[in-house]
Amino acid sequence: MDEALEKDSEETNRFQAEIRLVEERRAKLDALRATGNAFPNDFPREHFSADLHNAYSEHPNETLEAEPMPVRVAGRMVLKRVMGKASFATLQDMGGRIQLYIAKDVAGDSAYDAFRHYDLGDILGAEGTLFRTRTGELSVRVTNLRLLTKSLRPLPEKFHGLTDQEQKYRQRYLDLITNESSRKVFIARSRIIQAIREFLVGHGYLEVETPMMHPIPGGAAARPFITHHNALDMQLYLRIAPELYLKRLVIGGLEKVFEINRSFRNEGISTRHNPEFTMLEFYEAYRDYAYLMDLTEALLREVTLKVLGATRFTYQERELDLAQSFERLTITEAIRKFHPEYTEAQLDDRAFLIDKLQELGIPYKPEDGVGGLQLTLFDETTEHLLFDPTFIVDYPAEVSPLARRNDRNPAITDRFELYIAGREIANGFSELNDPEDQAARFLEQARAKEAGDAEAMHYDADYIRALEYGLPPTAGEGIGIDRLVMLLTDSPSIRDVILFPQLRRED
RNA sequence: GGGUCGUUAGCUCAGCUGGUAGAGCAGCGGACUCUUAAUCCGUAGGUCGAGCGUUCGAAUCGCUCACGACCCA
Repeated sequence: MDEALEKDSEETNRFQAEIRLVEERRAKLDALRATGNAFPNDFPREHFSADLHNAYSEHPNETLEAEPMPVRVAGRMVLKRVMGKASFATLQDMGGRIQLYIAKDVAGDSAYDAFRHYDLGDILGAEGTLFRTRTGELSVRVTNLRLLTKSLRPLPEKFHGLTDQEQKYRQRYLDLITNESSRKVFIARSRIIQAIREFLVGHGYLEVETPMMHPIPGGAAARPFITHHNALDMQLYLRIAPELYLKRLVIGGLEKVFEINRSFRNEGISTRHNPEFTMLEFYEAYRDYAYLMDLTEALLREVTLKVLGATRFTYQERELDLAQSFERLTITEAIRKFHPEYTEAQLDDRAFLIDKLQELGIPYKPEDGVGGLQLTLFDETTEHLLFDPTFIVDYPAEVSPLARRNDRNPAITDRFELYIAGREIANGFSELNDPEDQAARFLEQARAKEAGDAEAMHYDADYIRALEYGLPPTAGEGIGIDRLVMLLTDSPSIRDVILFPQLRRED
């Protein structure tokens, strides 16, 4: 037996176990096919459950019965309580759930008998009038009930829902059907992105789309995915950042632009990293990094307020409040805040830093200067402790090849990173617009790449040519949307905020 | 890449120091005209992630592998 055949037969075996349950439902579908169109599409839904609950929350049953309100609802049947001559079912639609009351003497004998054989998971359309049950639950007294889509596979357990993490990720639709908390996370994600758009558009920014397939990967230090275009017979890279294209647009006179979309990095997968992730980048001419820090605080406050209704929230049982202004510390100030045993002089001493890193067993690049070593020490000892929002400023030029040098100290750049809950959320800087300095820094990167640094940047001659036309003084920033969503939805893993996270293939 | 934990019915989970596999939900049959995870009676459902080993005997012990979760790099 060849390998493919063997795999197919294993596949078949795997499904055979389920066939017993599926075949009962398939028989019902066959019966439907025999009597007419089993997959009708002629039931326009007129009411969402959430709208009905909102509109009639104050109406007692007497009012509802006095002036019958006809409704048409549709959704997936997630609960079913059958009795002899009157039953209840719960339909779930995008906004929530609504109860149906199906009484034999109202719906009719044949509709009632058909309903008895509907399965959990079936998609139903119901017509009827609103009323309130004895326990006060708003319900639809069904006059007409139709099966719109037969569900052939049994749903996860109705009470516990789907809990197996792997299955939640691989079959996200089941997670969304059965777990309201999961549904809420992705609704919040959509609202967060919407609120960011509204903020930036409100501030006069133009939303743009730049290529995701790059002939030269640039704008970040990361390993790219490589692909190939057949007609052009050309190697292309999935973008690791949109930065260099967005700055080309500022050169072109689009002075305030932003893009929210995917970037791709061919690196490890963890609770904080997915190979494809969503980033916001925005650029504004005639502004600097200090302006960006203020803007970032305003943006995060407004988005959080819009989505959560407050600036205060908890992340993994610790309270955060974005209303207060964010602390701003240099790298060494931040290290000393959490490790007061180090003196300022020690942290400026290359030999001391190397000793410390070795003592702590932290890998470092021996060719790094003081700035690079400080940053390595910071990453390993301090970053994860920055729970309250904190801007870290004064990044060394050697690790910031696209950022403008500081006027007083050319070894550092006008750059910041924002940390919240121990994670990097944003990275922004005054842009390097000196084409000769940029060319020199690309050369340095290219040399590092040659020396074996897989994350070092390429020399991008096309970008240098663009810079030579003149990039106005500009400030630019990237915000990791997935990490922001994690923060605002109290999610511990990036996989909980990405609908279909990357997983190993299923064999 | 390293460590820890997990994988048992469609789903949620029991199964102790090795002795022929169990519950609830879902399903199927029956009763029931205001239920809320409806209830009650009956019934069917398994290559215990895969492979190798130890043993008279393995879901259980050992090794390898696959997949996942968490922590670390």
